[in-house]
Amino acid sequence: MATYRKAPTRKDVAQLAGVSETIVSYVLNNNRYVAKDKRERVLEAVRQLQYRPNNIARALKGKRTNHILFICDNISNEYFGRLVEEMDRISYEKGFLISLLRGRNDDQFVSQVISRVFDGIVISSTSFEERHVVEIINSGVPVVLLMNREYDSVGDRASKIYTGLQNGVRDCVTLLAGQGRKHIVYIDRVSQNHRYSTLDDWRYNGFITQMQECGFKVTKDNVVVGYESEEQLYEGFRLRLQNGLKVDGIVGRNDSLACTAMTAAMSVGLRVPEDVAVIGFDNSRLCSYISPRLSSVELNKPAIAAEILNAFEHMLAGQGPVEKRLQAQLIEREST
Amino acid sequence: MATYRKAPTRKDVAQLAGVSETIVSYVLNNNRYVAKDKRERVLEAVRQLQYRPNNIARALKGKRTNHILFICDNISNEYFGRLVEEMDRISYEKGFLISLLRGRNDDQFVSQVISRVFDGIVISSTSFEERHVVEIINSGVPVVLLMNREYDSVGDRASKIYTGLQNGVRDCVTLLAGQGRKHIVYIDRVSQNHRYSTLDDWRYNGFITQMQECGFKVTKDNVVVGYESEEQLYEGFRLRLQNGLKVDGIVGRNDSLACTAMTAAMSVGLRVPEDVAVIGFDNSRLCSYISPRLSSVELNKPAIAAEILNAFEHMLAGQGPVEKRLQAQLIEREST
DNA sequence: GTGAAAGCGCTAACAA
DNA sequence: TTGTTAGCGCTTTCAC
Repeated sequence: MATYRKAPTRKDVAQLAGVSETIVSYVLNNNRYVAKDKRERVLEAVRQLQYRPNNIARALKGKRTNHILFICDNISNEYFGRLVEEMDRISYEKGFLISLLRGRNDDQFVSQVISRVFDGIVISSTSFEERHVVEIINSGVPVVLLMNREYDSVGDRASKIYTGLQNGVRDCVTLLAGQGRKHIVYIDRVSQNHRYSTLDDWRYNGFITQMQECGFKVTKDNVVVGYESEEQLYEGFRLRLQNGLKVDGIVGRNDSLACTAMTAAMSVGLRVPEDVAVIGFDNSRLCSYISPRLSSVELNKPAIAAEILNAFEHMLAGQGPVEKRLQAQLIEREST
Repeated sequence: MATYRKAPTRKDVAQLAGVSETIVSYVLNNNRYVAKDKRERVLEAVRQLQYRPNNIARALKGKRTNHILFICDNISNEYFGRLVEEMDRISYEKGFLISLLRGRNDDQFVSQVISRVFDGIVISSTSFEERHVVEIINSGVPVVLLMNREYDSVGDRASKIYTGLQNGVRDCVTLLAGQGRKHIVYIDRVSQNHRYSTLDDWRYNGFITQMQECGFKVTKDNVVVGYESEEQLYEGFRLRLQNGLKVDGIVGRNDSLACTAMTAAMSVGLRVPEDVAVIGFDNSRLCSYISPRLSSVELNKPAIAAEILNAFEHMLAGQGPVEKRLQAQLIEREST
């Protein structure tokens, strides 16, 4: 518990109110009729002692914790914050707390998360290993997966929400191709431990697929990958452009990467959107601040949030996991 | 508990290993000598069942939860994400989980947070009411306050960390004044429920104080306040500029607000930094993306993170709260 | 070396 | 209407 001083318990309340502990429970949970005077004495004692029922003890008895955990790769990414905000907006009145946690790729992390006991866990991660996801599911906690990528062995043991990444990235390629762009590149994520996208990643996969459908041959030159940081990406991409890499369209895995690539392109004299068009993902505040303002794929955060919570409701009611497919929307601004 | 399926308990492990439950505890906590063969059988059973001790039950017995909660106003703010990342980096190996939660200004929120039982709670909020802070402290959980503002009634019952806001904002004013700027404005926060800064807010306070020290008379015109959203701020500030408000220096409460104000200023033909210089707070990624690149006050996130964790260590060891004052650093870029 | 048993704060079935 | 009691999963004392 690690409380620093002793918190009052139900016993203290019962004593002060001169009733049995059960009565206190009944009053607080409001699930039994209790004589009016006793009820009032209990409530008064609660007030006086500033008593709050210990959620952890209730959870031990099989009740809800009212706490949902959102695990992501990058907690300082605006997108996750906004999504959690949406979830919070919807579920707060129902009494839920939703907290955001950065995922770690090891067993200690998994153990900690499982053993802390949440009502539900949402996982939106590209780098979190599938075996860890499975371990969490196996622990019995309801899991909602944001399908940034495909999983082999999860099956229908978790809810799955497709956020629209796939149609989003396809729309990007289609738009650029429709403008007659011939040298479209995809900016993959930066990663300090060299975990780059594979074909089970929906953005990457969608890009490759749609490029081919639009009649392009996809080569190494169409995927900008391998950098450890955005600074490295900036320098590296810049160098490649200077060395003659032809690019007239850029699709960034997120807005930040798109911006970095755009900045690099402009720094070697390319005009946006005349020489090169740029599109990001997430439609973050950044898009409107920079110049030229960035076109971006907007994932429908309110819908995603609602579907996540809906999935948990289903699962907590014992109705099993759900699967849902949402659409993303390309928002055009000055960069295309 | 709301587990969706039944998680294995210590009892299951004991049965499978053919030992008593106590032995399982001894092995897992590593606090008693256990015969080698039994120890091995236990570990094997743990592996087989994928058993994870229930942290919540341990917490009930007075042990740590290994979970620290960070409460902020705005979870999609890059600053908090980065700060929590820093904390995570330092404390992860010690076994701590740090999750980020948006604060709500009501009693239900306070109750939820208290009753969920954390080892420590960090509060960095400008709008979270002091009485709620006090309630949390009263519950007995160790609290670390990031002193964005002053509190009247907390005293030394919580650790306090001054992040450098005050010297930061003073440095801004000094710099602008030193450039001969005469019409410096402070961009206060936007708020949907009209909770704007008062003099107990260190940024606001520091601005007013330093303006006066620099010999300026501070009027309504020096504080841009009262907007509900950044869009409103943009339109409102723009209008005021068009209507003749004189501004040659802008200090934004954070980078985002500074950017919005800067964009508004540029949209009415003001040149940055020639006609108007702009400084933000937080030194976020945004600063380097926009043009002109934004000068900003960098709070020393690694130091803040370290001090927060250090404070918890103190408090958890029963050594009482600590107080620490850190310095912020003004980073100059193209906007000044 | 090991295990029985008490108890953390709470819920709810059961009895009165 | 109320109280007694068992038990959630765990730690730890105490006795063997």
